[in-house]
Amino acid sequence: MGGLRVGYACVNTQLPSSARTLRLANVTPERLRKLIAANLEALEAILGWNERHGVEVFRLTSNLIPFGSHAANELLWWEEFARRFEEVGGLILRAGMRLSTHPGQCTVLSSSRPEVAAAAVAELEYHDRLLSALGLDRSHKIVLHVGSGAGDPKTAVDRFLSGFARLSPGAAGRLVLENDERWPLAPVLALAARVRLPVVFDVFHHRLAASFDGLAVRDLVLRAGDTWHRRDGRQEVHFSTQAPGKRPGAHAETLDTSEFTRFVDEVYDLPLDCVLEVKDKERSVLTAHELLRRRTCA
DNA sequence: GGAAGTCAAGTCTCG
DNA sequence: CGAGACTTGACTTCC
Repeated sequence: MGGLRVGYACVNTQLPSSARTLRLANVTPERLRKLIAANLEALEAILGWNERHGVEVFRLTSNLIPFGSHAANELLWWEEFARRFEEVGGLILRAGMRLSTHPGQCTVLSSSRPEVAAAAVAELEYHDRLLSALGLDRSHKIVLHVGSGAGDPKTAVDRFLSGFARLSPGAAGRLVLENDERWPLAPVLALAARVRLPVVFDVFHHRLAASFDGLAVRDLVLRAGDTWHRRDGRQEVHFSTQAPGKRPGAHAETLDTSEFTRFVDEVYDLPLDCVLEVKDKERSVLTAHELLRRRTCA
């Protein structure tokens, strides 16, 4: 069955944060335990809201486990909280939700600095452990940018490949690459083909750094779609628009319904999981749902 | 209580 | 050369 599913990233503006953390200087096992428990509680509430509102696509915050890939966190949190993870994961599976994560800008697998690449490997392993603790299979993805060195693509690709080779099968099996302003879709597809990774097409980043001149958005989505296989689950795409008056690349406050309608007109029949990257989060998802509902009726 | 400053990490752009 | 920006602010200090 085709059809577009729309979701959002990390934060529900009406509910408590699932990304509470503390300062490195203040880390103790007890404080970490308290925050992990609180973050899982908050995540469960957000997922409950999503379930009640028919939102099936969601991005987990990287900060669910404070210092999840840092030596300062010595907890075996995936064991200590195994029951809670199972409960929350059960909700996700019951509701047919699709989760992904998106490590931050400090996760640079292609860095020329060995310690940075090593930290990136650790971060990706943490994300895999998190999704696995929830009982989610490899269709629940970790979405990563290629990283540094777009000016010198050849060596950057080599560094990326050697970083990728250091990942566990679990983390490698979840990895997905996303085009951005430095790495347009064409070079990302070329790199992804070498390691057989799926590719997330980000419409906004594509507008800022276009490749494949002349191809319609639908064609680009289809090209990215060729990289997704059955075991990877539904193809993920990202949608956002330029914040008016802000620097190029700044994400808009809310969904631009006319641009989104144009996007939907091109891809509504494809089986896509679309993450909206807008500041008002779940509210724009409801707007998108309404828009899609009317479209179906019309 | 509220405002301002600071926080694990990288990299690039702009002023 | 420092600040700001990036998928997501949240914590701590100071008044």
